[in-house]
Amino acid sequence: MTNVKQPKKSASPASKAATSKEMSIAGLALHLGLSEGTISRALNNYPDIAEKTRKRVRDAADELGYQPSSTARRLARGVVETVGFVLPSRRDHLSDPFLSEILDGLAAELAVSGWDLLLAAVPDGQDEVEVMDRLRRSGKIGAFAVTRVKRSDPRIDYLRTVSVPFVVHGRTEKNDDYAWLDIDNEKAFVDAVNFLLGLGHKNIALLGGDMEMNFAWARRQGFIKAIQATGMEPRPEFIIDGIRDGVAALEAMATLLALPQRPTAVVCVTDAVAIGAIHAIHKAGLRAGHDVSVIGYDGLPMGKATEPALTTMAQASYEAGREVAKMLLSEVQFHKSAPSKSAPKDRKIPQILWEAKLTLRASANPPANAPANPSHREETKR
Amino acid sequence: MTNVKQPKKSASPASKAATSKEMSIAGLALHLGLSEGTISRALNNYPDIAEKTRKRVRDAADELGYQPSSTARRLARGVVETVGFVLPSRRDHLSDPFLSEILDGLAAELAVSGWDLLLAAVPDGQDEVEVMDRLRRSGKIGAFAVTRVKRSDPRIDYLRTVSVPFVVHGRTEKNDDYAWLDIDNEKAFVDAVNFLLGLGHKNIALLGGDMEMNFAWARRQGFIKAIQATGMEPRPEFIIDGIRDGVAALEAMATLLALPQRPTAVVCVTDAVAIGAIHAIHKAGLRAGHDVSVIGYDGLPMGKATEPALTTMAQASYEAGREVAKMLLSEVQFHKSAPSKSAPKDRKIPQILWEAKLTLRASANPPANAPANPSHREETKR
DNA sequence: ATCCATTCCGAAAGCGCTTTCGGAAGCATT
DNA sequence: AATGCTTCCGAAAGCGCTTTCGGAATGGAT
Repeated sequence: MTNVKQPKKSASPASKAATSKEMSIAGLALHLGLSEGTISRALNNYPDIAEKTRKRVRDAADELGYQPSSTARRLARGVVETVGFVLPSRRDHLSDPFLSEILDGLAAELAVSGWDLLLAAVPDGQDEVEVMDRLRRSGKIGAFAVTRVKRSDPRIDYLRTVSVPFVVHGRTEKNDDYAWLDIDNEKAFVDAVNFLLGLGHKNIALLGGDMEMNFAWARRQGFIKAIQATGMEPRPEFIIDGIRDGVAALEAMATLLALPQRPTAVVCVTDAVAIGAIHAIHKAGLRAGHDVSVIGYDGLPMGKATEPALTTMAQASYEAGREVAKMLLSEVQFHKSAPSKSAPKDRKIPQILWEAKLTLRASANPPANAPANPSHREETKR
Repeated sequence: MTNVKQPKKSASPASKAATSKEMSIAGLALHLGLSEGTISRALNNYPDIAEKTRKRVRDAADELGYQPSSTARRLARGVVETVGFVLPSRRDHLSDPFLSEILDGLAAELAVSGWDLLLAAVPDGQDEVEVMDRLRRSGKIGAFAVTRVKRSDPRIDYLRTVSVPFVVHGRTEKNDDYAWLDIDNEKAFVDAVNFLLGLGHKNIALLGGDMEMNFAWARRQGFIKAIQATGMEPRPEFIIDGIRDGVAALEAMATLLALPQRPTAVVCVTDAVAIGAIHAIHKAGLRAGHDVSVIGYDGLPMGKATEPALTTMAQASYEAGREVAKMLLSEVQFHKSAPSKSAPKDRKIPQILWEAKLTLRASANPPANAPANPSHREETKR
């Protein structure tokens, strides 16, 4: 007698009608007159299975629509084909188009390997790290992806202590002994400013982002560096930090325009901010790209639909997402072979630095003739 | 001797350093001198566990940081606390801010119950339904959420055949015998048009969306209905369909403006389209909200940062996501008690219809040469 | 002191798959 | 024909948790 278990009748409430007709490895084994172990090894390409048997199993498997239960597999194997991503706790962050692009790329690339992306939000009263910890211990995920990293980021501190593969898009200010893919934010803003300088601009302002964020910080550094390279110092009133969205940008830009000497160009931490700036310029009765040049960062498709179309430092977020996915997969591979801290030596940690590309459109041009402010316009105040 | 298994030494390669120090139910049992079964029942509030034992177990559990493995639980129990969401296969869809809001709300509400959101992309060569099927059979998910539904949608046809709890945001044109939450799109556009008519507009155009999408179709229906209610017929040249983003909107709006008699107002299928329209109007040297009024749909925050600020039909996408999550949870509950088709009778399928709210901002006003008095211009509060 | 109810917990059988181990055939070598 | 290898597969022990079942202990009633 062979050891083939009958697919269990639904005696326990757990196996209800829904699952009872699903083909399991036991069913397949029964069907083929083979043992479950053989089926499993055949399907997982073990070398000790005769080629003809393997084929027989495979054929039967996809004829009967057999799909191994990832749950059972995980339990037996210890890994799940799922990468976890915990959403920034600040609500509204997901509508950050940049984040969407990354996630999109991530999910797409993971999908080709049969992996999935698990999104977890942070409920009130918890922080990101707690959620990550729950996820990790629940066994739902096999790796983490993280993005939007702060200059000093507790999530990464956490990940470095536990033993889970992870890769981050962006990086912390120091301690970057982990796998990351980042854009050279500093260089991007150096390039942006240099471009503007080359156009003849002398009064360049910055609409900077949240300075806790490393990308925003780096872009600001680039801005300052490029100005200083000309032998000048950036003018403090030309730098406004902490702008996170279009609405804030509207206000900040208005402030800039109300300055006794207003800037002839402004570089913005993101496209969303840049678009807000453009609207503010219109609102002030000026023309963006003429009276004030605007440069954004991100390369969002939306930038093509503004008037004037937005000149921007484009980063390939979607592709970055895909690349991160690939890195993730290879990290997982590595972790599997190197149990924990055993072989931390001879291996270069994968770290990739991409560059943003200056994308010329209509919103940045040489300064108009009159750099001085055509005396006071009050309508910027409200 | 008690039946407490020793937490297994990492003999098999599956349990590597990473997991070996994790507290399992076996460890807890050992620690407390109780059986695994007792621990489990205590933690899951079985009535046959003494209150003091329960407390003892609970305390030990969270002192030792015990977190049941969701994988093992799923295997034993037959459900996973994860809802699946397959991303629209068209790339770029995730950057649809509406989608992001929904997902954000979904994830947030699920999180409070310890559930997570599994995002799956559709790899080339597969379609949505195939991916859903893989997900379902892999046992990774316990329910589905779907959105952006078409007038006739194969995903929903699929879900109606298999026995997995699901709820959809939006609905198909017919066969709506499933749980859904939708916004009354038709009414929203009736309202929008009526508002414009009340302002004195006679020449109102529509920038419509993808007519395969039910929401776009319904909005168009509302538009037409409202015009017809005045005894007139909508002018064909005033209706442009198939606009999916700001870029397309730019062009379409330009076409509208080039008409011998151009519209004095345009209602747009989404805010993104509306914003494109505003830019097109500027580009043509006209003033949005003056020469041409614009109304959008969505109520995106971004609409506050445009010039002029966007009048729009606001739908509470984030809240909708949360509501869908709640419905999902209760669907799961129901499915658990009613194995499959057994009790399809006495139960009203949860179906919720919300309304979009007209949000007044600056982009819609009486037509330039008309005397009608501008109504109140404050934003509606929710 | 005896008997019946309760109360509370341990034992054990899964859930569906993976992986190690050993052994039965099959084949070639002496 | 006996021995030694290979090749290929079955057996079985998990992975960590849930849930049914039965029985020991407890308490109350007679």
